[in-house]
Amino acid sequence: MQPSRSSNSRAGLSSPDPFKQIPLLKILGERDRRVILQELTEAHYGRGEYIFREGDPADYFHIVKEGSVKCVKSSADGKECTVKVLMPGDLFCCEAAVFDGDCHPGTAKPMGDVSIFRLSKKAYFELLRRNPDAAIEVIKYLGNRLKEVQEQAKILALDRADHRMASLLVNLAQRTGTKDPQGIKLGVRLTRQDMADMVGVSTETAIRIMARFKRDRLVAGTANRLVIKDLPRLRSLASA
Amino acid sequence: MQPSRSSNSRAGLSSPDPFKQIPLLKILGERDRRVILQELTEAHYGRGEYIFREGDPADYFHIVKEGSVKCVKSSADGKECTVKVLMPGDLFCCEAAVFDGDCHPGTAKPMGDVSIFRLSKKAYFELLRRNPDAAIEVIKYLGNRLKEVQEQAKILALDRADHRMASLLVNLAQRTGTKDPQGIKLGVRLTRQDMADMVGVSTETAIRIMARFKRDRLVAGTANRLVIKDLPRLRSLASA
DNA sequence: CGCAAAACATGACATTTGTCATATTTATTG
DNA sequence: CAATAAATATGACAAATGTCATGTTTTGCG
Repeated sequence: MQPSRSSNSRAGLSSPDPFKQIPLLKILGERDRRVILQELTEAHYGRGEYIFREGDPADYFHIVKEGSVKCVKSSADGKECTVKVLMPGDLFCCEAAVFDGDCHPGTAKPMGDVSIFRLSKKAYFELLRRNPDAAIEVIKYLGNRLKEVQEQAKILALDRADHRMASLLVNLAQRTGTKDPQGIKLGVRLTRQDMADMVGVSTETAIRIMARFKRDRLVAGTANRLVIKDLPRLRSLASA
Repeated sequence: MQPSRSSNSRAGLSSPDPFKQIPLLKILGERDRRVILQELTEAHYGRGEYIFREGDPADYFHIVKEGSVKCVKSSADGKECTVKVLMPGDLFCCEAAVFDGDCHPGTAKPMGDVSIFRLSKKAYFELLRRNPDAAIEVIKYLGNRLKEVQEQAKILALDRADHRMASLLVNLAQRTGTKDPQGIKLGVRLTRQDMADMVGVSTETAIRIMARFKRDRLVAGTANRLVIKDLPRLRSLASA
């Protein structure tokens, strides 16, 4: 999966210092930084493209630099489910990349324009072997991710559609929201269908629930500008 | 959470060589083994006890030595969900243990008699820092776990109750099953309620679905002796 | 072995959610 | 700025699942 209308480049060229923004890279010493800078490439993707697809061979370790990325999985009958929305700083394929001959268990799609750092499997592996602190950083990251998905699985297993939607909104408000005169504006474009795919309901159900939330003045707006108007009440709905 | 009717001991005493069975320990050199052996303790738990509870401070890294362990999370209204069944060799709290002052996000319950190796947070951390291969082993393990839960989340989000049940049975057959004249016997005691908690349905629904599977000769038996009679057909049901 | 508890079973009914059909509104793009 | 596609909306109905009540069978244990 090469990015089609996008430029690849040495990371150092297009971005002055990738080591500032990313926790995993921030901890590296001078020597490791020089090595990594040689190996790290940056790629750009736009809507409708794929970063990789379910089943593709996993040859690179990735880091989100800018924009957000959707990780989706699909079932035999064509339905889709969004497992995770990755934000800047998020790592992906930490794991697949260290297994020989493993394939991507899901598809990565950009949500809007994104740029991604990539590191070859080999360089990634050597980084981890030579730098225990980097490995521990990855362990921490994966541990957090694991905790997150387990929480998500719990919600999917136990909560009703409206609670799941409320949880999603609370979560996104915390992770991507910015203050706004009207409330908290979400930092990702999110259609009702996107939301539906994230909480495992039909698009119609997501629309109906959002309509109710709107009537109750918990949220406002649609995909391009989605605003949380009453976070506390959404939060209590989520955990009721 | 101390084990009540159980004995703690230096690992070396009650089990001749913990390094044989566990991938993470198998890769260690002589020196690390000696250090770890000093630090590793073994604890035993029985049904009805807790290894730890949701919210307890996470001070140890754990490895399942014998038996199986249920990781459960519960929601505000008392409903429970089983996030994972750990088997011998499984690691847990790889992650919480490296964060300062973090708490367990779920409860760990023995399913029958189990024995558990424990390593203090400090010793675990030092092991990882000194031994990059161990850290990589943990990364691999966490990566696999992450992949697993994401698959589980997908199933919870997209599949109907009977498909989810079929997936569960296929999964357990692969992971714990042993050949048997009647089919594949599961290696864990599993009531309908246990299954219900694993796939996010009510106990009655689990019972009804199992009754149907039984009529269709896909499975046989109940909790104490659950046998998979037609794995291929269950598998195709799971992914239909 | 017999008793109590746990597990399994089943029906009736309520609730939740999905599906399909059809508008209406809002974005996007040439 | 049209025109075209995407997103939002809503109703009617069907399907899936939960809930509650009650009964039977199996298991564990003194």
